[in-house]
Amino acid sequence: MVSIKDVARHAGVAISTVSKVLNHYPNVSEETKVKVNKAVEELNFVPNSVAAALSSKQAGRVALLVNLSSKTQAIDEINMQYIHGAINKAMELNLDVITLFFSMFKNRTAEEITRYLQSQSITGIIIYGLSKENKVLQKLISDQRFKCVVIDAPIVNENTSSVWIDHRKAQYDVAKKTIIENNCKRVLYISGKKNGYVTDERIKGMEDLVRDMGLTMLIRNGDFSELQARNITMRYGKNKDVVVCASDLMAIGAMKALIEMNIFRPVCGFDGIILMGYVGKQMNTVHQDFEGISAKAMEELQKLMNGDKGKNIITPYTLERMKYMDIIC
Amino acid sequence: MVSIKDVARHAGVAISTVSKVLNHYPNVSEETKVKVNKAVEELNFVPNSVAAALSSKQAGRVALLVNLSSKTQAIDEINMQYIHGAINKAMELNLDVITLFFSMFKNRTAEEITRYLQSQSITGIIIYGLSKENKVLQKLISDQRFKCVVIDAPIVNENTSSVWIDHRKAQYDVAKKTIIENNCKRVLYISGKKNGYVTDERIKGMEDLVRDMGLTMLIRNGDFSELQARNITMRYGKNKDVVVCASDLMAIGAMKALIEMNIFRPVCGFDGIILMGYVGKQMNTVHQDFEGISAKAMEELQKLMNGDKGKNIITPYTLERMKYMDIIC
DNA sequence: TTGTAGGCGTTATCAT
DNA sequence: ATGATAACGCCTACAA
Repeated sequence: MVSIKDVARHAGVAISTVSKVLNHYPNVSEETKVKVNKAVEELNFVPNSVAAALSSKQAGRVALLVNLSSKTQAIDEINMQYIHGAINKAMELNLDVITLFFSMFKNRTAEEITRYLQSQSITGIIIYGLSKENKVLQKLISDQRFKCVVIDAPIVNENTSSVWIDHRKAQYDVAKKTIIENNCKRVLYISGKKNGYVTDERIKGMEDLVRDMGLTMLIRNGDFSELQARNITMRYGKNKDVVVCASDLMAIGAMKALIEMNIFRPVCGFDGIILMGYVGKQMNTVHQDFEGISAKAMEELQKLMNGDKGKNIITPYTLERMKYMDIIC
Repeated sequence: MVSIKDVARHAGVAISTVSKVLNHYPNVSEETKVKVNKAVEELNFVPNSVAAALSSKQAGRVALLVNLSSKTQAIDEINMQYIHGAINKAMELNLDVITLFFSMFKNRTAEEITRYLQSQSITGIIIYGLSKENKVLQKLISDQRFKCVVIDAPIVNENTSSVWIDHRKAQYDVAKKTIIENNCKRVLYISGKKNGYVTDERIKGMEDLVRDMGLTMLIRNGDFSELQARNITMRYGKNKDVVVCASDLMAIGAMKALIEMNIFRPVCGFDGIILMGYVGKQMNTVHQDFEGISAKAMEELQKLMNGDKGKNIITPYTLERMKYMDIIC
């Protein structure tokens, strides 16, 4: 394997000079820059990132913490896009990434996780799917031993940024659109996981809408479960004009129930997953660019690792109408 | 961060002694083992894997090469399970893992990829979704610079193992079951991607079956595309008794077509993805344990990295009948 | 059985 | 502007 030493020799300069050129340090003459770069080219030198990580504490490797809930493989689509977006961006930014799952840290304390991450020379982490109940990861964040970006949770401190869409407004918008299109008054709202950060925001959005439009609303907790949404719809759907769901999966459950009950009610979902296409009906939903969000998070993490302060970042969303033929390709 | 040096000091021994204990070297007295382990406990020492990787070439980091085809997000489920299975097992085996996507290496030569992997101190790779056309990765494998495990491709050499189910037999079995249950004679077989390793095996399985049962068969290339399967079914389905598909996704396309044509034909798929449940019909399919396969691959990779020779590994499969209520949970 | 010392490929701090 | 040289944390002959 060709190392920086070989490059130095080949270019006729010192190792440290090569390093300076590679890392764009100031105080290097144009002439030696050219020499070094030429040597790099000729030898096909690629710096060893492991050595770099060991040597400099600030090089910084990144860990992705993904919450894979085994029950709903359907949303693997979302996690996959998160991972893909993050890793691609990381490669672009020259950051090393390892992917980890929540399940690996079951029954571990924040300290144990911290030590593990440190043993991997991790300095920055991105957390996907954090729930309010996960005290361990919350502690990890508040300890601030790592630079941290959290997706879909309102946690910001000196070393922590949050990235998410405006769920309150998005829920408001998609429900409003559906309700106006179908001229509804009585809303059945099937919310997400209890005490979820996102769940609460979306409920607020619905409350805003109910107030603004003078609607009535029944809220039931669907726990992001298709089955629960189905049962709730079976039970309450008949006397409502519209079923608004906090996720596409639940929207599918609701729609299946309505079909079985043989009544029509407009349904809207949230997330814009491809799976929606397979239910065979049209539905309004909020489309999130998961890859883009994740890439954005990686950019933000790099900024944090370069000394920026944590901040709250809101990304855009769009309303979509998905149907079978949009998907098939 | 507590290092091996601290442990050595705390235990009153030399650094190298600690290292020997940690790596289970022979010729260490029981007494010092206890001393060292006690120190490790008390200091909560976790060895730094980055330093270990840099120091010893044989520690070995692993790269996962995942083929994410943007068209069929539906099968993210499969890739996610692959990744999850591999990373979990790697953690268990104390191997470091990085995840990479085919797309990152577009327009790169095998040499460039090799250099990149070496720059990451990668010594072993697992490849998911390799196609016959991917000459670059094939060269990477045949160069044998890395220990390598390939999923679903028949490539074995000194440093390369392959892991897959017996696709030929699986295709035979699932089709036979469906055909017997429905007493069919004329088969429409919608195959997968042309020149795919797996595709060819499955076609052989169908040919075996046709011979054994005295059937007639029309084979059409569906390219793993739901839309193509749909079109093929529209065109040829009417005059056949059964539609056998080389993937669940295509089975869904075929079934949607049949529903639209308002005729009934039994359909069977392949893979056992959860998505099957959403189509609202029952279907026979081959269930693969993707997590298990991937974990197996990681184990095999470790063996290769420890000096074993490459070999061909066949993993089990099961036949399943999936329907809506099986999935919803 | 235990300890010493050199090396893995970089980065960073000094001199020069 | 450039070059020695000491870390970084660990592994591993080799010496004791």
